[in-house]
Amino acid sequence: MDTDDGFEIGTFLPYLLNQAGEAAGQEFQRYYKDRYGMLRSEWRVLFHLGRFGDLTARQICDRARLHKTKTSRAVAALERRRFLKRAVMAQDRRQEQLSLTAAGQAAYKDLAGIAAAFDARLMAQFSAQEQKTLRACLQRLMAR
Amino acid sequence: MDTDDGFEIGTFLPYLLNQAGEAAGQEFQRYYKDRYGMLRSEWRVLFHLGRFGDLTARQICDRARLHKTKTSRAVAALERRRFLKRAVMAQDRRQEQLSLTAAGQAAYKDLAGIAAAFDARLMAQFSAQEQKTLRACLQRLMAR
DNA sequence: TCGTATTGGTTGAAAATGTAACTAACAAGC
DNA sequence: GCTTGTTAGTTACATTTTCAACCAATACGA
Repeated sequence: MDTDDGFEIGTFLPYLLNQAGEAAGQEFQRYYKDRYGMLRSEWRVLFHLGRFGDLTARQICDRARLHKTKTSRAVAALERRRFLKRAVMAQDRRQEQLSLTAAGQAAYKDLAGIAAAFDARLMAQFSAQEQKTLRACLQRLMAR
Repeated sequence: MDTDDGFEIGTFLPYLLNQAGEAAGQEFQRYYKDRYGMLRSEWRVLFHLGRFGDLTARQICDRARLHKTKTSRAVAALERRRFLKRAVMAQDRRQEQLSLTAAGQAAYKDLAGIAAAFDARLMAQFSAQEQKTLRACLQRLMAR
């Protein structure tokens, strides 16, 4: 049929981004889900804490671009599994300093290694120039 | 803190893809959601039918990479809002030919126009070379 | 210092999603 | 014909997500 009105779905950027992201995400999810029974939001919280050290929930929301209810529930789940602990902050008792336990650190190290390998494998299909451009474009799109 | 173990979250491809996709998707969702109360899966079904003409649910699943339950529900919703109609196919009565009503066509035309403009606006921030590379990379990632 | 607004975070209910089980129609083998 | 397997699509139920309301601590202003 092809009602050609100049709109091509196969090149519509939000569609491409979602499909590509879903494909990559789905594949990687195998690791944190099967090994640790984590949700994506939990994995995100875990690796932000692992990578950047102790943070408050609010800081994680901002950095990981995660909604506060999602963060709250992810933190609760990780706490239940003894991957992190909370400490109320003296200077402002609304906030809590979140930090990984030894088990949390171990899970982070494990998953971060897998993630690095996975990333390398994904990127291997592109030339150095393509990789650079791809990352730069995606980062610019995120920044909006 | 920066426990530098070679894993850099800011460049992890699945993360970048998801964030960029979410940002772009969120922004565009305004149109189909606010104007027509559609979900993303409904918008996808609508535009596949608008762009490629009549299809069966299965064909939409394959082309739009949508799970069959999501498709089933999206079709039901679009039917309730009188955007599409079904016709059982004579040669195989399990299948139904889905086609847009006049109202469905109108919604598609409206949204397709907005989508094209949105896409152009998103892409305008990149050079021609970057655009080509970005699309090519995303398409290759989708193909996995 | 009292009232009001703001912020960090949690919770409950409603909406959406994923999974698996299901029905109905067809197809193939006997 | 009858049995078995497969495919198109729906439905029920559990899990997640979203949205709005909420609580408690702090900040601000009169």
